[in-house]
Amino acid sequence: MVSMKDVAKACGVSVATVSKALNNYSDVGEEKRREIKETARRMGYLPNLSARALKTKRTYNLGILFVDEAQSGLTHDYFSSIIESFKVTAEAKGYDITFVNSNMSRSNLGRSYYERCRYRGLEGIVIACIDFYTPETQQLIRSDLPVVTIDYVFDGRTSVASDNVRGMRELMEYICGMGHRKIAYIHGFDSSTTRDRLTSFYRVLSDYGIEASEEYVRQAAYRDTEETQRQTGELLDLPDPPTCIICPDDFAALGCIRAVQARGLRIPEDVSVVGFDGITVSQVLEPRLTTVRQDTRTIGRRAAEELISLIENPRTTLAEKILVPGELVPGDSVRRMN
Amino acid sequence: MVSMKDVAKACGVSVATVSKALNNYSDVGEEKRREIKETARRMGYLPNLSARALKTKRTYNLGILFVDEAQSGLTHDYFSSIIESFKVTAEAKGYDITFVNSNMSRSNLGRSYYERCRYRGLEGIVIACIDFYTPETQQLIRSDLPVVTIDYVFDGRTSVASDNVRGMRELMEYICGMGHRKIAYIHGFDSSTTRDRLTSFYRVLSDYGIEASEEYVRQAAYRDTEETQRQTGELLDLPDPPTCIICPDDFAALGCIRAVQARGLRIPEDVSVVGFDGITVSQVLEPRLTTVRQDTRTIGRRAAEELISLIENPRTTLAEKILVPGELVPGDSVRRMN
DNA sequence: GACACTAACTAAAACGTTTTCGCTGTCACC
DNA sequence: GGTGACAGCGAAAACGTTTTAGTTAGTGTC
Repeated sequence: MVSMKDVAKACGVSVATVSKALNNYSDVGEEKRREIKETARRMGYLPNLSARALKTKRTYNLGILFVDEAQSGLTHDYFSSIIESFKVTAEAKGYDITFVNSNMSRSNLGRSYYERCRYRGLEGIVIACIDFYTPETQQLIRSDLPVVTIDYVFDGRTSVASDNVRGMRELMEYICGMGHRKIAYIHGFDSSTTRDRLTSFYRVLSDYGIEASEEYVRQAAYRDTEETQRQTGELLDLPDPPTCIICPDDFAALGCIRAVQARGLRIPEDVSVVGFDGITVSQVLEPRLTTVRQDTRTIGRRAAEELISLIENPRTTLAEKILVPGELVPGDSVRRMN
Repeated sequence: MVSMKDVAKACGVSVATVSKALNNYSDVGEEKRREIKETARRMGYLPNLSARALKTKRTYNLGILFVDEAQSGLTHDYFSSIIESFKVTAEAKGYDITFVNSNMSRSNLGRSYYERCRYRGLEGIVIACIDFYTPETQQLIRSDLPVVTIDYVFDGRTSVASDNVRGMRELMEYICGMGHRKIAYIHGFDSSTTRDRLTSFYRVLSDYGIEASEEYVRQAAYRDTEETQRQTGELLDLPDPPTCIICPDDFAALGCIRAVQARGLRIPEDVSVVGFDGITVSQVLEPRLTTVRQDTRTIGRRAAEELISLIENPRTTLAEKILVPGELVPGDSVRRMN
C-alpha cells in the first residue's frame, strides 16, 4: 500500500506537506498542491482510515442495532426499508454503516452492545426493532454515544417514529365512513406503537358513537400470520361477527385473508379486511389491501440526519421527538356498507 | 477513553506487559496477568481498534456489496435472508459487517468500489445482487481483495450459488408428473441464473417428449409483478393457453395470480401457477404456492465461511464453485391433470 | 539596512497499539 | 564458580496519519 511517505518522496516534499495538500490546508502553494494531488492519484494513494481515526478520533462509521424478536432479521419489510433509507442518506453525507454485532461470539463474550460500539469506533447508533427494555439496550440508550431510536421514545434522546395515532385515526375514520360499526382489531403485542394505535381505535369508535366490544379486540404478534389466522377464525365464528377486521400489519393480514377464504367467504363482499404498513405485498394482492402506508423513506432519512447532526454539532443539536405521518391507502378490501 | 497506558500505570508495569497480558502471550507471569486483566476490566478498558489495525493490518471487518437493479434494496427477500445468514456466521467468527458504500457522495466522488473497500479497510467482500458486468464491479472482482460472489461465477474466484439447474429440474418434473404438457415459463432477465433455469426447463420438456412452444416462453424482470401480470394476461388470451405458468419468482407470481383472478379463473382448478424462491409470502397465500425454496441460510453461511477462510488462510484456500441445492415445496397451486 | 510580516514549507510529537530485542535475575548443572 | 537456559519484564521502534510549532526566504516599510 502506498502511503503519504511514498507520495512525499516522489514529490520531494515532507509528509506534512502532502497531508496538508490533500486536506486543502491554506499554507501550501497552488502548484505544489496540484502536483501532489496528481501524483497521489497516479500512484493510487488511498488514505489509511485507521491511522487517520487514531489521530482525529473520527471514523465516519455509524452503527445500526437491529434485532427482531421474531428473528426475521433483515426480512422484515418495514424495518428493511427504513434501514435502506437510513443507509442512503448517511452514505450521501460521507458515513458508512456497520451492523452492531448482536450475536454472542467467541470474540465478544461478555461484551455489551455499548462496548461493542465503542470498540468498533462507531460514532453514533440508530436503534430499530428491538426489545428496548433489556438492560443491555438501556445501557446503550443512556450512554454517552449519540443515539437515535426508531419507534421508541426515551426521555432526553432523539427518536423518529411513525405517527401511529394519526395513522390509525385516518384508517378508522375511513372504515367508519364506509359505514362499518362492527369493527374488530387484532393488535400486535404491547408496545408504544400498539398503545398509540389502540388509543386511536377506541377514540374514533367513541367519536362515531360506537360501543367498543371487548370480543372484537384481540392480540397476535406482529407479522404472525398463523395467530392472526386463528384469531380471525374465532372472530368469524362469533354469533355476531365483525364486518371489518383490522390486522396487526399487512403481512399478518395474509393470515387473516387465508382464514376468510378457508371459510368460503369473499373480501370485501362478506367481510372487510385492512392492514397496516403499506409494504409492497399489500398492493399486489387481489383485492388490493386497504392499509396505512408508513413513510419509511422519511423515517430513515430523518433518523440519519438527526444522528449525524448529533455527531457533528453536539452542542447545538437538541434531542427531538420526530413524528412522521403515514398515509391512508384505500384499496379494494373494504366494503361500503350503506 | 482509558488506554493501555492508564492500565499500565495503575498496575505499575509497562504498556508492553499490558499488551502481552491481554493478548495471552506466554512471557508474562500468571498472577501479573490476572492482576492486569482484572484492573483493565475494572477501569473499563477497551482496545482501540484503529490503533490495533494500524499495527496489525487486520480490521475484522467484512464488506457487503449489494445493489439491486430495481432499487428494492434490502427489501429483496431472497438477498435479505442471504445477507442475514452471512451476517450471523461472520459475527460468530468475530467479524463485523459494513455495507460497501454504493451511493456516490461528496466524499467519494470518483472513487470506485474497490477504492472504497480499501479505504474502509475491509478485509473481504461478498458481492450479491448486482449488475456484475459494470467496469467497477469487474475491477473489484479482479482485484487483490478476497471476494466471494453470490449467484455469479467468475473464473478463479469463489462463488456460492443456488443450484438452479437442479431446482428447476425438480420443479419441472413435479409439474410434468402432475400431467401438465402445456407449460409456460415467464423467466427473468438474462443472467446465469435465468440461463440455468431455462436449460432445465427445455431439457425436462424434451425428457417428457413435450415440444417446446415459443409462445409459452416469455420474459419479465424478477420481482416485476406488473409485467408478469401483463404476460400472464397474454398467455391466458392465447387460443391454446397453457395449463401451468411458471413465474420468475414468488413475488412476481403475485402479479400472475392477479391476472388469473381478474379473468375470474381459479387456481389451481383453471390454471396452475408456480413460483421460485420459497420466500415467506409464498407460504401464506391461499392457495399455498408450489415453489422451489432456495436455501438462503446455507448460501449465506457458506459464503461467510469461504470468505473468512480466504482471509485467514490465503495460501491453502482454493477458489471454489459452491452449488447449494434448493428444495421443491409442493403447495396447492398445481392441479393434477390425469 | 533594520524591521516586521507573510507565504510556504518542515520537523517532530502524538494517537494507541504490537512486537522485536535486550536486559535482569534465578536456577540447575557440571 | 562458571556456564547456559529460561522466565519475566521493559525500552523502543513502528504503523500512517494530523497538527503544532517552528524555520526559511521573500516582500514591503520606514
